[in-house]
Amino acid sequence: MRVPTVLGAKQDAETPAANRSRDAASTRLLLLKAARRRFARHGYSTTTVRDIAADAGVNVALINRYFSSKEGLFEACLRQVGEDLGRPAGSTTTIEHTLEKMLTRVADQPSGDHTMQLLLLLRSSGDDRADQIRLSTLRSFTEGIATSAGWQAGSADDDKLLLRAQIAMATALGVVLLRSSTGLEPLASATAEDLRDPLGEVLATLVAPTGL
Amino acid sequence: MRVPTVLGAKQDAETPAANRSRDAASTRLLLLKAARRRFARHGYSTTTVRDIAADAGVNVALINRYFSSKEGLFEACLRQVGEDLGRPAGSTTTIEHTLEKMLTRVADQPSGDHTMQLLLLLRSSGDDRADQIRLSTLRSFTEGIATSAGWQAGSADDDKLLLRAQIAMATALGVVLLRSSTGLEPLASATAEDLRDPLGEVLATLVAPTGL
DNA sequence: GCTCTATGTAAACAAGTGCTGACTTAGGCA
DNA sequence: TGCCTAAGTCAGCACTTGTTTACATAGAGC
Repeated sequence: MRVPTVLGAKQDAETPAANRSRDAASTRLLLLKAARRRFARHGYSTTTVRDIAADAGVNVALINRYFSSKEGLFEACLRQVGEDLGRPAGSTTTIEHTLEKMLTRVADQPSGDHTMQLLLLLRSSGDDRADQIRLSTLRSFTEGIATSAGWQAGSADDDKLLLRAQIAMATALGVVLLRSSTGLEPLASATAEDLRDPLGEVLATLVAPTGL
Repeated sequence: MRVPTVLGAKQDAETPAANRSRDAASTRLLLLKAARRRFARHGYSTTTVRDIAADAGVNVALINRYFSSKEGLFEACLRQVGEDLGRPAGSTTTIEHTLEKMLTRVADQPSGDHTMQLLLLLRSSGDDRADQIRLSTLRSFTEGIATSAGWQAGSADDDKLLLRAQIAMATALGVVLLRSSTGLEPLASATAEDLRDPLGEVLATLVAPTGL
């Protein structure tokens, strides 16, 4: 009674290639998803292409077919994250809205997709091009925060505000990393509610315009 | 005119085994130092034992002789960091003193020893025992922060204070990681002075008793 | 039904990995 | 001086890694 898989259908990582019949786009997505999890959780060099392929329920050689190399797959993951995170920049959003979005992302469950995205920004393959993508993603994201806090690129001493936005980003990333990769309690299993107050205070202290 | 190396003499990592003649303790230290840098900067699986040995100016096989395995060397690094960081716990220190110490550590130059120590706490080899050491180091360190802020283990809802101390730790680690492993400016080349104000505010917001 | 191409499979290769065992050598000591 | 042990060296093994190459096959178009 299995219907043929449609393109882009949700596939649980646990039951990978259950019903999938020679659909290139679909296997590409399976690989991307599995790779993002592995890379985010264990880093680039720790994860093997065989691991990723197994998670995706797909033959190893297809990684090279669809992404040229392990490196290419990593870059693709990074680009995807960049697209997902790059959106909310722009001065039209209020600082409250921006911080709220950061809060929900950080407070996501440690194995959730948002967590994986943020973690990936901390992983490096050593390759220059990948590092470039990561850097520009981080830059545009932190500039988005700063902008919504009143920052204008170029204005000399407002570099301080950009610096503060980057420290806010560092806090977010640090919390996510500590939550997911060490079992440090109570942080590791703190709920979104638990985190809201302290994290909110920190972010407000850093970049809320009244706080300056 | 070279004098024989005394035990524990400082050895620049750039000129490793210049004058050193069959001194086991000294080569052990050379290996530890080189390993800590490599592991902290590039992670466990990225660094090879041959890299470490080369940095230390020492034969590869000596790693296994002195530390049993690559894993053993990693654990030794972790233990060393635990000893160095474990000291300043205790309720005798004031919160100001504790935060001051954190500040100077985080604001250390991105290639400095303090930075390496903190970075190492974010690296994992996947081995359970190593992870245990890392976790207990993080735990004791964050408990030290919380304690100097008035926390008493066990008191029920003061878990909030411990959580705040752990978020403070996350901030510190996040800043260090972002500074050293991405070239994100202006954070990457911010001076200690640049960082003092914003970081100080964040830490105070989190764990300064008056801030509650 | 037949064919032809996109998709997937299987096996193997070259390079690099951690680690080991047999060897050499420096340097203290009788 | 001449051992003798600790310290260091060297070559290679067993294994994993990313990648490639040759092959199998599903499924659309005729």
